[in-house]
Amino acid sequence: MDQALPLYLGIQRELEARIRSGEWRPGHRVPGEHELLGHYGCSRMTVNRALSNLAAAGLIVRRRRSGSFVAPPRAEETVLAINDLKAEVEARGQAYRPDIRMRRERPATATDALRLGVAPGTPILALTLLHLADGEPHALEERLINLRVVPAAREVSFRDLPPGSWLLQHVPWTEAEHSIRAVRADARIAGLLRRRPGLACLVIDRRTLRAGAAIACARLTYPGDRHSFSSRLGPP
Amino acid sequence: MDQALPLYLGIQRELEARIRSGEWRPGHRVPGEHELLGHYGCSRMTVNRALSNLAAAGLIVRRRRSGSFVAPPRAEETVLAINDLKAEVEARGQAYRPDIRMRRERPATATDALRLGVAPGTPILALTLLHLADGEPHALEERLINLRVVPAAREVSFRDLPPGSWLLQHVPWTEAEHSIRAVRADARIAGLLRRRPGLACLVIDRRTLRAGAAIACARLTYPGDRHSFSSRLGPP
DNA sequence: TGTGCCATTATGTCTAGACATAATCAACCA
DNA sequence: TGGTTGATTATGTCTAGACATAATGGCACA
Repeated sequence: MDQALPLYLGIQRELEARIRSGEWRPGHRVPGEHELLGHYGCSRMTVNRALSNLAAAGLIVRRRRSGSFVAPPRAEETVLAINDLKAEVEARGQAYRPDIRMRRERPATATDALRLGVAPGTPILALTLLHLADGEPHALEERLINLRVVPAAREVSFRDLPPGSWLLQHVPWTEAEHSIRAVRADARIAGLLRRRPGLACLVIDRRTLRAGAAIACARLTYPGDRHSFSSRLGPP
Repeated sequence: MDQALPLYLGIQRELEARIRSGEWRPGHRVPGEHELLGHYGCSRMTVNRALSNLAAAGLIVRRRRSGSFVAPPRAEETVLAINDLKAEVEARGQAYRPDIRMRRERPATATDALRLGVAPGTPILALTLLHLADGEPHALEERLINLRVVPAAREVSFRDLPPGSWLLQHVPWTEAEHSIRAVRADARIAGLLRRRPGLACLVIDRRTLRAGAAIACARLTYPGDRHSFSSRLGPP
C-alpha cells in the first residue's frame, strides 16, 4: 500500500522514529548505507539522501570510515517567532496603529554608536514609537536606522507601515542578534506605556546586519502584564 | 582555483547571495534547472540539489510547471538556545550547585494537572530547586515530572545532576512548548532568590511531550538584574 | 620499537539517464 | 460560450554506476 510517500522519506522517518523513541540512544551506530540499501532494496543515492537529511537535522553524525551514529541530544532551543508588530497585533484581532512620538535624523552619539554598532557620527534615524492595539499601548519601540546603509528610510513616514515591517520588506538581512531580558519600567517607559513605574517589562533588543554592516536596531518593551511569547517545537 | 567546494554548494551559495543581497526580490523567478545546468555544465541532479536545499531553507519556493521563485521574507525568528542550567552556569566559568528546597511525590492536584497537562490524580514528582552559581541564586526551578511516563525519576536524587539535565539525557522528547514573560517577584520568589520583592524576573515555562503525552514541565525564574538571553542568527 | 605507507572502508559528490507528477496552456468539441 | 482533453513543461524521485576523500588499521621497513 504505497501511499505516495517518497522512499527516501520513508527510510528517513523510520530511522528518525527509532532515535526519537529512545530505542537508539546517543552514540548508537545507525545502519550504514550498504546495510540499508540491502534492507530496502533501493539504490545508494536514496539511502544517502535519507541519512544526509538526518545529519542536516542534527539527529545523526556521519563519519567517514566509521559510519553514522546517533548524535548527542542537542541543547534545547526555543524558537520565538517575532512577527512584525503590525501583524502581531492584527493576529489578535485588534486594530493596529503606530504612534510616532519622536523622529530625529542625527549623527550617531556615543550611545547610539554602541547600541547600533557603528562609528560615532554615522548618520542615523532615531525613532520612538508606540504600537497601539485598539488604542492601548501594546509595546514601545526605540529604533535606530543606519542611514548610510538605508538612505531610503529618510523619505518614509512610517505612519502606516511601522519601521520594522518596512525594513523587513525593503532590506534583506543576513544576520540578526537578539537579547531578551526583564526590567522594571522607569518613569519614562511607564509614562509612555501608561502603566505604573516598577511594572515588570519584557525587553527585546534586536540588531540586524547585512554582510557585517549594521542595518538597524530596535528595543521593544512589552508591558509584562499584557504579554508573553509562546512557541511550540517539534515535528508538525 | 577550485578550493574543494562541492559544486552543488557553489551553485547554492551563488543563488543565495543574489537573494540575500536583494538583487533578486521576493517573487523573482530563479533560473530553472535546465538553465542552470547549461550555465554550470553539470548534471541535473547537482543543480536539483542546490535548488532543493534553498527550498528547504525557505529561501525559494518551487512549483511544478512554473519554476522556482524567491520566497517572501520569512517572519523574523529568534532562536533562544536554552541549555540545561548546569551547563549554562559552568559556561560562565562559575561553580554550579543545585539546592533542592522541596521534593514531593503526590497525585496531581488541579493546579498541577493544568500546568502539566495531565488528568488530576496522575502520580507526579514535584520539585523546587535553586540553581546556585558560585553560591548565589542563579535561577529558581519549579518542576513537575509525570511519573506515569518517567517512573525512573522516583529513584533519582537530582543532587548532582539537576532534573532538566537528567531528563534531557534519559527521556527523548518530540515536542516542546515554551512561554516567556516578565513578572515581578512576589515575597516567596524574592525570598528564595534572595532579592527584594518587586524585582523584575524573566519567567520561562517549558513543557516537554513525547507522542502527545506530557513528560514534564518546568518554570524557570531568572532574576532580571542578572540575566538575559542572547542569540545570533544567520549563516555561520 | 617506532614510523611511514598502503589497503580498506564508509561516506561525499557527481553523472546521465529514467519515469512520475502536477500545473498550465491550448486546442477541441459540445 | 464553456467545459473537457491532451500536450507541454518543470519539478520530484530514483537508479546504477563512477571517482574522490578521510579515517582507520595493519604491514613492512628501518
